Amino acid sequence: MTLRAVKPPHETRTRILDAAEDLFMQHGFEATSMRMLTAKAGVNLAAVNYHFGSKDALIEAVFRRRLDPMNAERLAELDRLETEANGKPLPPEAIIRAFIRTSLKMVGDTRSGGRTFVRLLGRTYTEPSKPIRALIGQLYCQTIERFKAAFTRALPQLPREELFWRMHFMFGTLSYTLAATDTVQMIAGTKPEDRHDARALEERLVGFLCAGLHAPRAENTSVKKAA
Amino acid sequence: MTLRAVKPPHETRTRILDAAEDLFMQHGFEATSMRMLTAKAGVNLAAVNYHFGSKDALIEAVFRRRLDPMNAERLAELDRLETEANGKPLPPEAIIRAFIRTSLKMVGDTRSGGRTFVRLLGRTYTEPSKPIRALIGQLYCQTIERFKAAFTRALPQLPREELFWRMHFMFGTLSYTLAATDTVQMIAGTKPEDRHDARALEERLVGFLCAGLHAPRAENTSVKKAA
DNA sequence: ATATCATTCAAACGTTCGTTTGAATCAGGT
DNA sequence: ACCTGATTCAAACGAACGTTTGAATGATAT
Repeated sequence: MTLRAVKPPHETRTRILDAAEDLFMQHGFEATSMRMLTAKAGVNLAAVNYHFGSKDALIEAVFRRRLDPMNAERLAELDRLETEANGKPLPPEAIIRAFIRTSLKMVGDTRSGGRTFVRLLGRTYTEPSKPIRALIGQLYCQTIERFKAAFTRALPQLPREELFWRMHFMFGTLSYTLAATDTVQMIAGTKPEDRHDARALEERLVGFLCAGLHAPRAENTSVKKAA
Repeated sequence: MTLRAVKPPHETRTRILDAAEDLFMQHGFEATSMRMLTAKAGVNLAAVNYHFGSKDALIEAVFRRRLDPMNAERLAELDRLETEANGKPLPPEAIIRAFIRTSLKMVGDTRSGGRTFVRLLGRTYTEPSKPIRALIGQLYCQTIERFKAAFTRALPQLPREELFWRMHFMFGTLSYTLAATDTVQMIAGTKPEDRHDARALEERLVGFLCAGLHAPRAENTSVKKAA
């Protein structure tokens, strides 16, 4: 009777999460209704409330599914680098790469939806909804603290306040780049296939971020001649 | 009978625009209902449709009210610099300042809502809704083209593709900084009063952006020792 | 004073939202 | 074969949404 073949144990949950990820990215949380969501997933309208409890709980599940492994990967990479360095501070570039590589790897993942997710994630950093911002903050704060510590050790001569601002700027650049919409593409004039090339994007980003992080201090921000 | 004193000609329109600006910033477009909006503005529920036609038209009016003068100011400043320079290309730092100063001036404007608006604007760059992105793109595209041209003239030796990416990164940093939420503040650990100081923020931003724009090219992005 | 026009108002419109319900269907253990 | 617990289903729930309506009110000009 049913259209589906043999049904794996968590088929329905997964189909809902995949559909939600895509629709949230395309239209946002509020503009995505349960009806279009369940229609796209090919499940009954009541399935979301049965499996997740509510729409809000579904939103949280969408982020946890990807973000928990992403954060674990970042922290593992940082651990690896630090044990390798044997107590010495890491080069700032290595810290930057440890953070952004996880995101950029997913930019290239068009098959299993990773690319969709990082675009959603990039947008959510500036999401107005209080509970959603709180969720993101909570999911990230441990990771941020670890990277803050690593940068502080790597750049002891940079005043903490200046460092925090520059970390803030770096997150902004990354988040905006991940969120990048078609509009932005048009403005920037980049070719579409370019954005799929995670390796090239990493080099562009690392170059920009490293230079920004190492910018000369304050008052006399003189204009250097371009390379 | 009415609570208000003598009523200036466009009082109601202005009250609606002010309330909309604030609520759109706090909760987003979809999550802001006509009922809470008109309640905050102290006007009748039907007033929005009477004065603006629809909720979507109101959104457009909110952006036009601030963005048109902002763009005009930016272009005027660029014109001024270019006539002053007498045909010579401008220093990139001056171009950057011409663009961001208009935004940052409004960050300090807590009284007449400019600060509220730039936060709203920062968020809207990554807004999922297609019509809203189209509106922003349309309102901005002339300005962007002029600044693209200025940067291209200022940095002729930088490949256009690389320049566009770096402009993209710079917009990201600015937009994220403007949108900055309490969550971000918490993460960055900056003191609240700091964000009101437009002058200090401009120096921080310009330092970061200039360095990023002048980053050494590609393949060998070696780690320089911090200043 | 009266006619005119713009604006405000309370009430209602039809639609869509997230969620709930209770019966139908399915798989696995005994 | 039958019971059991998990899952799916069609249908309905009340609430909130953006918008419309037509009468009441305000100010202005004749």
